[in-house]
Amino acid sequence: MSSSPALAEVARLAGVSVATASRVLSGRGPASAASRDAVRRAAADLGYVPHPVASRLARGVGTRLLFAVRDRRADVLSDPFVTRATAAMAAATEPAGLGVSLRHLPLNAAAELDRIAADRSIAAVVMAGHDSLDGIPARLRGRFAAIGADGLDVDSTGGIGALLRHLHAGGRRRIALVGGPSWLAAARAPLAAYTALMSAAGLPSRVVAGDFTAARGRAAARTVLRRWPDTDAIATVSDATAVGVLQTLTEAGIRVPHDIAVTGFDDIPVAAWTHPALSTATHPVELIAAAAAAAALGTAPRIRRFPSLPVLRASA
Amino acid sequence: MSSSPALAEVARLAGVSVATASRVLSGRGPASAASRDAVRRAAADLGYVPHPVASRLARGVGTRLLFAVRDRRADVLSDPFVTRATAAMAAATEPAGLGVSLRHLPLNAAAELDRIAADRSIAAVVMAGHDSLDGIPARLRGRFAAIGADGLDVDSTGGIGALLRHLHAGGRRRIALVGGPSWLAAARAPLAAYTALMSAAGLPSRVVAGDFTAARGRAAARTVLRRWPDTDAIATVSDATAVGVLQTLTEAGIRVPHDIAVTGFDDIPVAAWTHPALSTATHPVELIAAAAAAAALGTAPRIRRFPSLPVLRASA
DNA sequence: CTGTTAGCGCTTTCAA
DNA sequence: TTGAAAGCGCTAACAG
Repeated sequence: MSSSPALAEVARLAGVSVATASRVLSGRGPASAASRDAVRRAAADLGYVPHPVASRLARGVGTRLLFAVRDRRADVLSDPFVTRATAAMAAATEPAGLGVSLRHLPLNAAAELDRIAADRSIAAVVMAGHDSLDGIPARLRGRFAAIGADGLDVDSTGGIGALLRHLHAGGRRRIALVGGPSWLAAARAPLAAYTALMSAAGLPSRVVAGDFTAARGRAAARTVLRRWPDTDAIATVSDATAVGVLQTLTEAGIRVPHDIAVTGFDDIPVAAWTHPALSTATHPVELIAAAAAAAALGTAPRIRRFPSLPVLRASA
Repeated sequence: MSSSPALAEVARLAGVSVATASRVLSGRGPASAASRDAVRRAAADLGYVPHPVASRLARGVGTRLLFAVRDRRADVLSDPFVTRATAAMAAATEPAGLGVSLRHLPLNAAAELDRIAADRSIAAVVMAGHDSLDGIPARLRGRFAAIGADGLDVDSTGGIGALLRHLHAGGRRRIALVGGPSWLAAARAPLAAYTALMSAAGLPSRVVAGDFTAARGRAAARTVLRRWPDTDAIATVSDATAVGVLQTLTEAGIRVPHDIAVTGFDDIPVAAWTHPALSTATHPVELIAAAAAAAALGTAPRIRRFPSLPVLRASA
């Protein structure tokens, strides 16, 4: 009484076998219009709610989507991008009866990837911070997607390019870049865009490595000021990094954007609230996450590239 | 070959029945030291990885934890508190083979709660924004927890109290409060703390309703300035709201904290980056979320109260 | 303490 | 197009 009716009850009421009921309700396999109707009606009358767990066990496909974030630090799991993406996937996969699991992976995690591939409760894996897709276990083939690689990414070249051109148009000529971590292949694209644009404009390249954190941004800003004191703009590939840069500059009595312009990347909520408000590039993180989940689960085309559009506020 | 061995293989290699192997590996039920060893060894030799889905189907317990957020607006799912809590639960439940699903519930959602209770893939439900726990379907009994009610909450009375006392000690005497939404029972505690403290100090109460968003904070600040122009402090129950207040005050040329002090609540990352940096109360959101998940899943005591400690920065 | 026997609820050959 | 039957991998009485 208290638990909802099983497929068998629906089949009985509809006067068909469970096999037929299953075909109708799951939509795979043939079914006559007559039995289709009967089953649908019976299911509705009984208030039938399917049991995704039983279904997925029978099909051998796992009940959760794993979001595996590769990073040097374990606390990357509280990074705003990660939490937003996790929540977006948890909302996107909810209707399918799936859940999302979140896990940190160190830079070298071949063994853990093997364990993941062996875990039959995992339907698919979405990865972030991964680059060489060669190390992926064969058993994961066809059921993973990698954000920032694998054709599923933001047009960072375009976004950084637009920001740099904006700085140039504003008269900035000594533009430094705080890039991404060197171990991350996805960090190469913005860097390449920067060096290409700088050399095309006949300007010097001034690059410091970052890691998407505010702390690293503060350190990077100090490095820039020390090595190239005449810098008049600092571009970054992360809003958190840009916030760190802003803090260091402000503490040093440097006016932003008057003395040095600063740009971020991602447009996280905080970007609108810094002082001065951050000029950055906006990315549809929720859409990207949902697309990654769909791609990993095989319910959507794998290749998608998302726009990176500049949003100009006060800092540049 | 490619898929990992099942329990039957382990049992065979260990020379016991699957039942015994199950008892040993799942830890429920008796087992002699001898068979314990044999099974453990066999499992290790074979590289056995348990199949949580099969296990949970057999036990009839569902494979995902649903985080149901009640709010007037559907985009509450991208609220920083929600995304942080979701990610924390997704990380906390990962080792158990569970996933997290995220879902928005409108204020009046009795029917949806019934559907949720009927969904056998849902192991347990963690709710936020719910207050009257009376409307909870009986089938959910014993497998849900409510953040902000149900004894699982932050000591908001203590946190708000500490901030108000700090304002008072700093000489503020005309303190306004931007509270929580009136439909939320959990918003009553901070409000009660405020009115109690104000009347005890012989000060007037100045309350405006908020809703945890920055937009509402901006509007609330305008209301305060209009109704009580001599206000010298604005306390809030949300950092986002406080940011909105800060924006309005700054735009109006009012100096913070010189003319009006401002306090937030929650200590989200942005609190440290506003201008001036926000004095607020810090809450262990990740711990709270993990505790809620554990409570809902029945793996921990239900009643827990978390500290709300003031963190004083520049805004008050 | 252990093995046997039924399932959990759904899917999927295979014959008809 | 349909039904019977055999699982998916594990758990839980129930005897012994």
